[in-house]
Amino acid sequence: MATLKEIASRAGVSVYTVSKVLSDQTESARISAARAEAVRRIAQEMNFRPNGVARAMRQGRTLQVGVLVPNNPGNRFAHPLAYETILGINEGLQQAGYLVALARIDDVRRGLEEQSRMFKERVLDGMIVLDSMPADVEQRLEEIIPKCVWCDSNMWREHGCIRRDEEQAGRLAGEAAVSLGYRQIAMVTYSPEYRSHFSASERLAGVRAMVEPLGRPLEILIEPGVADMPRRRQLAEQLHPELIVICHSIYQAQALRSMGEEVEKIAGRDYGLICCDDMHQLDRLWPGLSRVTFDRYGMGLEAARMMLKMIASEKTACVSRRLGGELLLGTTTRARDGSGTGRNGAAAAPAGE
Amino acid sequence: MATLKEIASRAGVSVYTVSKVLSDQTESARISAARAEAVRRIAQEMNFRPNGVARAMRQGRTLQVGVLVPNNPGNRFAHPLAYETILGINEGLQQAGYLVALARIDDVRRGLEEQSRMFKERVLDGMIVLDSMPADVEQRLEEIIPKCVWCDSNMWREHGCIRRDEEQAGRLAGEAAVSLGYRQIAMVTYSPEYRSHFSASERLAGVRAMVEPLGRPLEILIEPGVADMPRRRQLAEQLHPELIVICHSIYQAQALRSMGEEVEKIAGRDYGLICCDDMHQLDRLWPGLSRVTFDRYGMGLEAARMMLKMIASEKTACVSRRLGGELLLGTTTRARDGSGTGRNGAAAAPAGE
DNA sequence: CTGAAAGCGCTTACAG
DNA sequence: CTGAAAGCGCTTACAG
Repeated sequence: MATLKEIASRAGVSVYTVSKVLSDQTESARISAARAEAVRRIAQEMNFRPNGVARAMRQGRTLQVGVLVPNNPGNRFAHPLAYETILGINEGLQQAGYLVALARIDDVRRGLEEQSRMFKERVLDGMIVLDSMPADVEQRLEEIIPKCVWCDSNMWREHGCIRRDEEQAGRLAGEAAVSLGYRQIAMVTYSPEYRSHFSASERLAGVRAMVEPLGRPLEILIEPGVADMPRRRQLAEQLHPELIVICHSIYQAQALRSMGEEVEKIAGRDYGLICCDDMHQLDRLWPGLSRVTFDRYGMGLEAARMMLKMIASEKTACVSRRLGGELLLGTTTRARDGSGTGRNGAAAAPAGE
Repeated sequence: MATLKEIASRAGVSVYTVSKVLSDQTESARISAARAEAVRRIAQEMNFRPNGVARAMRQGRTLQVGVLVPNNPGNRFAHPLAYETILGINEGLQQAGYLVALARIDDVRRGLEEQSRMFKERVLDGMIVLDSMPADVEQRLEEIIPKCVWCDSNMWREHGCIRRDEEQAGRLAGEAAVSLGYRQIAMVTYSPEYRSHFSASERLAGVRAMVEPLGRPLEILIEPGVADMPRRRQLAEQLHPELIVICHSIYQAQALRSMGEEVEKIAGRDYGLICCDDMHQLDRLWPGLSRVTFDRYGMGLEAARMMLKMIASEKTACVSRRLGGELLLGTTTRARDGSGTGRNGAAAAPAGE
């Protein structure tokens, strides 16, 4: 636990000199090369590592940014998609010298302050909020934390927000369903009371916009609960080759695939399946899934950049952004007779940025 | 940005009094209730939140713990299993008032210090290392960080380590494969040069221990690369109803499932599939997968507790732990004729702690 | 019961 | 070229 003071006394110089040398300001402080070298050697010998806390205190900034993820009480569910974003955020911040501190909070059962020291004390330069929080929590956050970036959140305004273009995702999936020539189109999503995240309504709206103007009805299917065997089976029995199911999320796509398998139905052969969302490594785990791609890691990286600009007070650089994806047709969809569309014929251009 | 000093001057008391009141030490400091109340009111009005950095500096502890996860250079892969553990760690530490700071490091291309401020400065009370690091990195970490807990890591010694009993996982899967009566048993794992994580050799050893003493050969299959279509197809073609494939990880189980589907084979009906590993929410996404369960969130929670004890210097309480799982038979395996085992007949007792 | 003051380990304006 | 000293915002031993 060496300190500048100890190094200074060993080297026979002042604390000032040590500080300047170790922070590479020898020229501006015009410290002789010989002295600088001696100081560096001693610091090295003493295995010196600066006390980040003292530095933060002096400089009035912590070089720490929080990442807030939501949690349902007592739920151990680890949302793998959130993790992709977190890693992107981490990459962008870590290389800029920032530490990323994680916090996971319950809905509103308890005050923020009781849940994490992040809210009780001042320890952050800013916070990236992932996913949506109840409106009153969002407001409280802005009072407590100096700079907030809203990532994949319901919060949307001119500055400081970044999200996927979810309506585009819905449109791309809906358009593909139509142009592949399926006679019947359904969508699996959450029941209305669980559609609080903006992606639920936007993806649905995007799908509707492509399907309904053509006079095709869109049937809405709700994912049955894990233990609701009768409804799971019933849903699986409905699947047939002229039906394409558009899944809101990859969770629902995976769940539907499993339900289908239980009655020996395979996506692509026995029904069409396309997903509005994407997950990294799907190219390894389920390469055949037709889907609208999205790079969540990249979104995290962008959120980190936005945070850094916000900390640097470059407000104009923090204009909110909406990120696009593109259609990827795999083996879970097939062109139907008379669709006039080849296997990958419905591929659309990536959305603009 | 109120400070104790400002509150003190407004309240007409000393900084000492404010500090004692706001840290709930009014009795020991014998501060009158009226004064205490006045101070609290003013602090509230000024929206006071203590400066965590100043507090940390004064107390000589940061109340921050790092979590280190490995990364392959340039790889965006978000390891969902690691995230489960991270959330468990976070739960245990957050409620004890600690902040969890994430760091992700490359192999050894660059020094630790260049990769995260966590290593360059002193900002942590301890670190939980997730997964395995190269041996020289592990050694360096112990020099740099005051207290380390090794979670799911190759590092194994009497104190400060926590991991799954991977050999037990292999044994449970192997035992099930045998007792279900499959005539042929294979295992999908990584090629030998990628078996550096201890789970690779331990799961394999566990499977072998149950299969080979019975005179049953264990065929080793290597997961083909994502783009290696011929080998993927070849592997899929080999699948048949008398063969059970034991998958090392859920990634390989998912990949195999997809390969099988491409040739219209369904696990359970057209081949047996059992996995040595588990993932949260598989009950929703793939409830039918036969597997050896494991609660990674719980492992993270335990790692957090171990860290807290280590910080409190309760060394005896930090004895290393090996956590068990149990067999769960779903629909991807079926009892073969003459196995003498019912559908769920091979269920084993949970392993000890 | 309460307060003035030291000190945690840095950085930097100021003075030689 | 270099150093003594102030100060960031807390906590707490010491003195009334």
